[in-house]
This record gives sequence, structure tokens and C-alpha cells, in this order.
Amino acid sequence: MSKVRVRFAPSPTGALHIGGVRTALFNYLFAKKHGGDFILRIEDTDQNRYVDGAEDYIMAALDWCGIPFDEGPGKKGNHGPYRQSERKGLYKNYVDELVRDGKAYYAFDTSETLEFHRKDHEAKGKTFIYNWHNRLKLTNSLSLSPEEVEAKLNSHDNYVIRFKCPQDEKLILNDLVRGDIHIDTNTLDDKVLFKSDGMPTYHLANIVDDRLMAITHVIRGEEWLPSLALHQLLYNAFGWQPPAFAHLPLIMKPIGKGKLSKRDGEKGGFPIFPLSWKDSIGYREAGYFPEAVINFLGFLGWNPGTAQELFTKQELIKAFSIERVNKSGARFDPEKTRWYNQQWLQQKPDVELALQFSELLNERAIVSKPDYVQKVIALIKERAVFVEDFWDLGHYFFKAPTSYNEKALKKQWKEATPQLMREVALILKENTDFTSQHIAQDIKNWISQNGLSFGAVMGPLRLGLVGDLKGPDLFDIMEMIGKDACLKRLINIQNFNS
RNA sequence: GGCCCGUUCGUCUAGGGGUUAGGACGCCAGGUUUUCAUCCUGGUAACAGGGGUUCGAUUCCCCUACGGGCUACCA
Repeated sequence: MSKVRVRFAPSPTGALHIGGVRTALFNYLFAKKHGGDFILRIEDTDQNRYVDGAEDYIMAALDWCGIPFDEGPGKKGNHGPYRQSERKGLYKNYVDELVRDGKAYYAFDTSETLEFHRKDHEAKGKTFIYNWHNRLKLTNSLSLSPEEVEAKLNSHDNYVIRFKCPQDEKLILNDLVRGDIHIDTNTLDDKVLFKSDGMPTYHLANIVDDRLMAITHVIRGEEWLPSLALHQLLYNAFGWQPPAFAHLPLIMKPIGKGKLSKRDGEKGGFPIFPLSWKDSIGYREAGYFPEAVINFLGFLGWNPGTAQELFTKQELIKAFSIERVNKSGARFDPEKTRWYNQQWLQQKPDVELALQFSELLNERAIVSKPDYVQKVIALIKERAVFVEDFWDLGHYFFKAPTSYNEKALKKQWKEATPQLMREVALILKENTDFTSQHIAQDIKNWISQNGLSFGAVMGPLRLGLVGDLKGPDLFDIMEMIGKDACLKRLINIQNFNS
């Protein structure tokens, strides 16, 4: 068997959204699983929809996600160029071949005429389809005499080239995900293959390029399923062996109807793009790890059939199989993406997290020793979902509280509290070995010797040091911030309450 | 409207002719803890409906309903 070669073929019409990344990922996983190549091809045959920066965005996004391509724009390969606009000259010969063989024809109908037919049919409750049943009534090289056609071509009239869809054929198409699909060619239309601007349509370019680039498996979104028959027919017309096809289930809106779109992110307050694009925040900027993004994307429409949910990229490659891809669309769940990130954060080494957190600290003009930051992270990481959370969770390790949780204060700060805190301060002052263990011992002894309750001491104490009734072991916190800071903070809260 | 695809807890899903229909997210409760969270334990909750086939159907077939996609000189 020949080497597996798959491609991801986006149009540079804007930012790649999460569904596109999922398609790229599945292609990549499939290729790597079989020791094959993953090719990036830019399908920019529609110059009207071209968006500046979109191609760079696509490449940057794939790079951040850890989905590198083996061949593509800017990379060496034996099948380039990898932008369809740069392959423009190629397509005409192929479509001419089809015309010569009587498998395609020139059509001169103006868009206005076609639009009229469509509207007219719609008004009558019918659908206008340009195919076998009416093509002889329309203006094309099948209905016109050769002389008329010649004249039109010579006078540079606008024309398109349409595929002459065969009549009365029952096709059985195979899809790796869905199995056999039955199609009656009489329901198909004579799709435009070549546009009047000299560019091929998606259908032609796609087939020609997949052939020329020796693509063995076409893995794409389900929105392409209706085009499968046409593509199969085109391979037949050229006399080419078609690749295998797999259509991935669509990703649906978290709430409401339809497939996931850019707007859902804005509405639901979650990222829809891997990287920020214009006003839309990306997964990267929202604090997600690429590992987590890849992981949850991998589980959208696929699962390994085991209980394991956390997968590295290498594990995904190993476990991936196209047969286990689901048939039905998957509703996108932003909540679960958070869970994946939380899980990934727990697995990250503290050193690495410390490095990232230090940058955030720098932004707040806080300079701290790397090993101190690392110790802080060790204490608070288990309650974080994002690196950003470390600040909310552990700001008191770096700065004295400037405010106190009002509700908690009301509840905790009783009449006897000031005196208790003064005594605690005294105990701390006398401590000569300021470690969590010894502080705990001192305070616990004092509490039990005086018949006090833990709550009456620990609550106010935590409020004074942290500002809230949250956080890790208080004695650990005390050791970390040190004796001086502890005493200062106790004076602060005393003053605040008097 | 036409063509095509699909349908298991709220969501992502496993399973598959005879199961207490399993897991995860979420939610709820309990436990642990000086607090919060983590964590642990438990709970909640599903085979769209109707016909077949069969000793038996959630699983196979058909119909209906519902959901989705496509229906451009866009990809």
C-alpha cells in the first residue's frame, strides 16, 4: 500500500475556528498513526472572499496547537505549490480534457438569467436545478450549434464550464465513517467546474489537487457529504482512482440550533478561535494550554472506547482510528473544555507553571524569586483551572491584603478577638523556628491549654493574613510569608477593626 | 420544498439480540479539612415514537417524528 497522505485544505476567508482545527487534528492524527504525511493546502480560488492575514493566522494556529504540516506553503515538498492561486494554470487543461471528451460543456447563461429561473421556480414551490432535464433549454454548448458556440467563445462572452452529470446512474459511495451511501445521479446538478474569471471552483481544484498531490484519504467536515457524489463522478470522468473519504460529524452550538459559529462564542462567553482574531479572544489568550485544546478537540466526535480521557498528542496518535469516529454531530460544551484545562494544569510541573506565573507577576510589578513562586504554586495549584487563577488564589503570598471579606469579618471578628490576636502575635514573635510545623505546634498548644476553640482563633487569623476565609493550610502560608509579614498583617487588621 | 446524513442520561459518550444499560462533564448530598478548593464516597438522570423479525429487541428491518447538512460562477 502506498504511503498515507492527507491534507487539510482551508480557505483563507478569516480565522480558523475550532471546528476547522478539529478537522486538521483528525487529519494529522490519522496521518501520523499510519506513518503518513499531513499536507496543508490553501484553497484561495475565490478572490472575493480572500482575507488578509488569514493564511498567516491558519499557520500560526496550527503551530500553537501542535499540529505541524509536512508539506505546505513555505515548506519544501514535491507536490507544490500549495496555494491554489499559484496553481491557477494547472486546472484549465484538465477541464478542457473533460470538455473534449464530452463530459463537460460551456454554459453562457448569465447569473441574472439563472437567478430569474431560481426565483421563478421558488415561487411555484419548485427548485431550479441545472441538469439533464433542462440543460438543452438553456444557453450552452449542448443546446447551441457549434458555430454559435465558436462565435460566443471568440467574442469573449463570459462563460463557465459545467460538469455534464450522467443520467440514470445509481451510485453507491463509501464513507469510512458512515458506510455506503446511495445516490441517484438524476437528483444531482451540473455543477460549475470553471468560473468565468478563469479560476476553477472548489470542486475541480479539489479533485485535481488531491490527485496531483497523491492524497490517499480525504477527511473533511460533514458539510461536504452532499458533494461526495460529484467528486466521485469527477474521478470517474478523469479515469482516476479516487481516494478514500471520511466525513466528520459537525460540531454544534452549546445551546440552540445549528452548527457552531463564531457568534456562539461571543454569546456564550467562550473562545471559538485558537488564537485571538480581531475582537474575538482565542484559546491561547484565554489561558488554555494547547495540550488541553487538542485533548478536548480529539474527543469531539471521537473516543478511544476506553475510560481514559486525558491524552497527550502522542497518545492520541496511537489510539486514533477513523472507525471510532461518531456519525452524529457533537454539541460543544465549554464547561468541559475548562475541565480539560484544569486536568492539564494539574499535570504540569510546578517549574513550568512558575515560569508562566512569574510573567503575570511582572505585569503587576511584583518581583519574586523563582523557587518562592514555585512553592506558592505547589500550595495553590490544585484549585486552579488557568495560570491566571494563581493570582486570585495566591495574591496574599506577595502582598498584604488591602481589604477583608466583609461578611466573613462580621461573623468572625468578635469581642474577644482583638485580645486573642494580640496573644497570637506574641506567640509568633517568640517563635525562633518559623516553620509551618512549629508554628502549628505553638498555636495548637496555646489553644488547647487555654480551652479555646479552633474556629475562634483560626478564622480571624486567616482573615488577617489572607483577607478571606480561603486558601491552603494557614501555617504553610505563615511560613511562606514569614514572621515579619505575619505580625504586620495582624496589626493591620487590628487597626482596621478599631 | 428536494436530496443526503443522523437520533443512548441536560451535555460528551461506551455498549450491543437476554446487561442492575457503563464512564465523563454538570448538578445534588455526605466524608476529609482550621477555611475555600482539591480529593474520596454516594446520588440524580437516557436507549425519540409506532410497526415488524425473534422465544426475547435499546441493539436488526420499515415507517413516522425530530435534529443536522447541502441545495452559488463560496469553500
